[in-house]
Amino acid sequence: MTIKLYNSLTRKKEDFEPSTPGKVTMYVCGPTVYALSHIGHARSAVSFDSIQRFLRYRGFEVKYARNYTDVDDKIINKANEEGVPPQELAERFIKAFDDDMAALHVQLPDIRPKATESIEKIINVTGSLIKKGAAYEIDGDVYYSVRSKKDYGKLSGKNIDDLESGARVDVDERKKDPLDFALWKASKPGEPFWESPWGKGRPGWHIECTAMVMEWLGETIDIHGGGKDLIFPHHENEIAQSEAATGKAPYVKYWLHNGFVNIEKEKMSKSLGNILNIRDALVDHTAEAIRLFLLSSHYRSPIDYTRESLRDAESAVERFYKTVQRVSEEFPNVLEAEFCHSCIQDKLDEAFSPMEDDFNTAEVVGNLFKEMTRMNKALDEAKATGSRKGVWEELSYSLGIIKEASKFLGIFDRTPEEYFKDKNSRAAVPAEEVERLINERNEARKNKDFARADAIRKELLDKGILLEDSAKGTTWSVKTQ
RNA sequence: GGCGGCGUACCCAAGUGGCAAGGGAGCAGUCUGCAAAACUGCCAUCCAGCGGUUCGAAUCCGCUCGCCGCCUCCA
Repeated sequence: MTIKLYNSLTRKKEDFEPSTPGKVTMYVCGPTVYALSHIGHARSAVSFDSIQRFLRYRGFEVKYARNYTDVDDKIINKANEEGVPPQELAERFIKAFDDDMAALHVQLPDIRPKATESIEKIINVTGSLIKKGAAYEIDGDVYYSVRSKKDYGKLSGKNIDDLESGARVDVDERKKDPLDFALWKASKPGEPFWESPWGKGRPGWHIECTAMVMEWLGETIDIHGGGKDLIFPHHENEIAQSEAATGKAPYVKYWLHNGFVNIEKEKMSKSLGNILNIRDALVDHTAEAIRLFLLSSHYRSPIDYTRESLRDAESAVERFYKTVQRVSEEFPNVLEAEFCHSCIQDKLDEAFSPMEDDFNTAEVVGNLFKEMTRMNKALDEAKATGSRKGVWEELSYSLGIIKEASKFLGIFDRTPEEYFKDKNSRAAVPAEEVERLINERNEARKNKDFARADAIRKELLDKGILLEDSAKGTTWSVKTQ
């Protein structure tokens, strides 16, 4: 089956045919490292993580790069505020970003270039653009001339004249055209700088991605991803300067852009003060619930982060682990056995086919939940009839499908013990205290003092802890809220 | 103003020409000291509205209404 994907450049769904059959070069815009990463960064990272995982799952040899923008005005400003060197600040937030990504089970890209490590390439590309007449130098700044490229605007569907009538661009009299953008900026005193043919300076924003792509992946690549907001001006400019520099088009064969995460129907923004950092989200929710929430809608759609949506996701994750728990109690050897891959090839193809249609993770998730219902039904049936005939295979097949899907979705890949330990670590009451109260309550139950027993249960429930009695004893868990 | 997108049950969300996936909530049943949890079952003759194309449309086309994003170095 051919993979189809929506290409922002053509605004159409296209068959995916990498320029070298079987091999994929893929670049995704990473964070500017001057603050903690938020849930929007998580969405981009998780979306492209599942995409690159799926391409590998389908047998492509993938070379995947995601950069860190570690030199930028915002970094410099923040560093000055804190009185630390910009590079030190950047390194700190690179570490924080890596930690957040690891927590979300985002695989490490093959290559993680930093802008500051490609300065030489940036200078070379900038120089060649000047030589070709596509860029010009003024007082140590170098600008790209948008009028020099006749198809400027092809990604965002804009044309230069329309943009200028919008007139929201900085008016810099020195520039030939208000839309011309900086490739190289002369450094001001106290700013980090590198020596260049145009004096001491530092790179502009857009040029770094071009340089890193060329340095690590090649002059043209198969897939380039990022948030929707990057379409203009960032990716538009990247195309212009890259194609002008190499004379090769298209610079990127397939452009993929993920949608935004809103918070309670509002755009996340500094001014609204509703930025949700990844690590704050992880205080209340398991990484798996966050990941499921992100993968439960299509990567290009906007999604709304609310308390309810995360609670729903957490309940759904729990449904999976409860089902596995049930299987392990009633048919323990199913979990240990290796499932028969070839027996379920058809089922796998069917369950995963939505991924081939522009990476529709949401539909695959739906298919996995069908498997869970199937397993529970089989278990019920076995219990009711006393016959275990065929049940083992049924369970093994369903679990096999989920296990395979977890390879590219990055969810449902733990044991129930690991999941519940993770979830219960959020308890508001120390575990020893809970255990003590459970014992006290069981004493009361033994003495038929149900009033006392119920009072203890109520007390814990008010603190978000749920007690469940079963034949094997009383267990507790953090209530999903 | 220019460009792009969206509108599917109580909520979230797939489906883009052939009888409307899935999750959450709700209700019922099983279970239980009572519960809770879990599981099972039920839950849109209908896809913002109006026209059109078609044997057949939530899916294609046109118009209307409503919402959102980008055009500010915000993923």
